[in-house]
Amino acid sequence: MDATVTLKDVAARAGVSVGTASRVLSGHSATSPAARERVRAAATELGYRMNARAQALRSARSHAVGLLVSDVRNPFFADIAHGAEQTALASSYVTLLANANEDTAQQDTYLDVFLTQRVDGIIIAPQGEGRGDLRALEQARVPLVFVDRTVDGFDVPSVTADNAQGVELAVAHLAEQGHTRIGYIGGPPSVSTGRARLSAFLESIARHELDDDPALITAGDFRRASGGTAAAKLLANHRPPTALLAADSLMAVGAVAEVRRRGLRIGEDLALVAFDDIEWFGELDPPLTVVAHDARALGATAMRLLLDVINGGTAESVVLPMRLIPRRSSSARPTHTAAVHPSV
Amino acid sequence: MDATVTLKDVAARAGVSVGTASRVLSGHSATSPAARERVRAAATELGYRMNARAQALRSARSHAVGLLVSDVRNPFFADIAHGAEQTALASSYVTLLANANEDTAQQDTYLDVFLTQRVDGIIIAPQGEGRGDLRALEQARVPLVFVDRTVDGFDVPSVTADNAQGVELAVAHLAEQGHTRIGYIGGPPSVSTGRARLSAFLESIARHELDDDPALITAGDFRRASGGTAAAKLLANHRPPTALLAADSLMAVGAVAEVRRRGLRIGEDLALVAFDDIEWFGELDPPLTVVAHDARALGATAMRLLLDVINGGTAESVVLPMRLIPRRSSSARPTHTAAVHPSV
DNA sequence: CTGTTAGCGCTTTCAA
DNA sequence: TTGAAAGCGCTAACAG
Repeated sequence: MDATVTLKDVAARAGVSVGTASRVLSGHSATSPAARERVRAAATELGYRMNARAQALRSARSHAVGLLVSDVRNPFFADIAHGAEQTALASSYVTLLANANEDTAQQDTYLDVFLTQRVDGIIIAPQGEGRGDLRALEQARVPLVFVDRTVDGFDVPSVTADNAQGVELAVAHLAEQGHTRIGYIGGPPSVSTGRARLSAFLESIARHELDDDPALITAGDFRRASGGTAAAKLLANHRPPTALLAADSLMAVGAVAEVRRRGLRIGEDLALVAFDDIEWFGELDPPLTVVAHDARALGATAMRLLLDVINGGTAESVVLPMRLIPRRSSSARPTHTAAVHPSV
Repeated sequence: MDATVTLKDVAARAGVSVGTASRVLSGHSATSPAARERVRAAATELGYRMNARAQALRSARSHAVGLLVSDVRNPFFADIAHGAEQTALASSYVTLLANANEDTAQQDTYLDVFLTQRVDGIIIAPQGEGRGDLRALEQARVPLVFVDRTVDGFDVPSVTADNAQGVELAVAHLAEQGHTRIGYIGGPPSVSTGRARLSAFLESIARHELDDDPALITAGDFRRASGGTAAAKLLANHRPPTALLAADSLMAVGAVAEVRRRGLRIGEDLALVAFDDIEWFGELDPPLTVVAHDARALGATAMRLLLDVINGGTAESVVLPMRLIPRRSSSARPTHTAAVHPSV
């Protein structure tokens, strides 16, 4: 019952050597049924619990993986974490969850922690240019997988969403309803998803022959406040957009608040589509149309890749599809809008 | 640059013994300036990174703590986790974050993992009756702190919110506006906060001499769907409540959806107050009045207590105050309501 | 102030 | 199939 029961105690109680006890408990080598039974019994009676640290030290396998997300409080990353964690647990791996807080310095701090803790592998939603400790990881040859985001110049397996497809779905949806001036609220260029979605947007706009007025393009930082600022800027235009596309859920929330503050009704005066589906987006009034990826699947898949790499396999990058979930926020028609704020 | 640089390598390069190298790098004992400089130099040149597992094995101190929350995807717990994690990091402790998923079996699984990993201490938002591995923890004498919730019969320091005060604030607020029939959407009796809030509600109702009709009391499970079910039940009453009090944010969201589904307008036909402030509650339409606790402070305080206990101190339980944040959802007056659905 | 020497709890040869 | 023994990388006496 005491927590400090050691393998030696178990061996003594079972009347075998520590070697045998180890072999029985790890089940790797052959052991006699008699020994097996007595060791097992002794272990239970004593309430033996293996010391994972000693085992890791000796066997150079910690059975722990690090997961570094950009922001735990962002529901999208919480879902990724959940998916990854459950997958790891199923293979009896422990997940060390860390939060970079959208801050490159903290990202480096935690990568350092991971390395010091000698985790068996790392999953990261990276940010920045990939200087600093990200390079150290590569040199340390720790199994690494990128999730949601990537960093140029790193040959690392990744699990990402099909951003181009997602943007195209959104733009096509809006174009179908007659919108030609779509205001874009993008992410920071320092993050791969920010870049990918922007260039996809430009392509989609061209493909559908919509207005490519540069004044319709803004960029935020994937936080709520920046969505408000961007929306304000877009709506202040002398020819404001009739629809908004936000590259991230939190910025979409900020934009919704700003639009409302200006007395405009989303879904009626202005159409809005957001990236990332969040459980409660359907509860907003009006419910938000989104381009959704399955965050949990992103996390689970990333963990699966990582475990593959850890076990000596090779992992191929995976791109998961996105899908459009049309809800009321995008039901506004451009004509409608024009009538409401003719030239604001 | 290689990840497998060992202390021995550093010592060799610096021309000192491993003992001295260890002393310099851990900074615990006195060392000569000369040795210090050369060891430090050697460590940097070699890219030495301490092996935390070996250190933990030898010194019986892992510098890792376990944090077990009931549901990572609940923003409330995400905030707690964030607060705890940042506090731990400041004292250079690593946080192992685990997710019980509101499931007692998974709670036990992770407690087991924590014990096996030999963490220095554990923070948990517990559930259930405290059988199973929770008892094992006590016997293992691992420093333990409860956060948000407690379990009867455990003499463990805790950081909780002042539930009684919170409920009283909410009830007083609604009573002030003339409401006498408040429908209560409570949590599960298996969780301490569920029990505490319910009994506080009954007391507040009595204190303000409001209607104590038992049909006004319902219970959910702290998940969204149950809030909808509970609201449906309350509104189906032949004398429906004119105000709703939800003991948890997710259930509140469910209730909002259900109320809206029935064609009633929150803030006009029906007042609503919810527990737990969530960043986006202000963005719902109408914005939700809440009884808020500072989740981040809960987490940070819990971690502070835990670190105290780990360092041999004694920790006193802390009860943090709640505060009412009045917003539009609670502006409905009872007369108003009666007019809208006279006897539904 | 520093080198030497035992281990921490476990796995893994190597013989028997 | 098993015991004995040698470490994994580090810290903590103990002498000097």
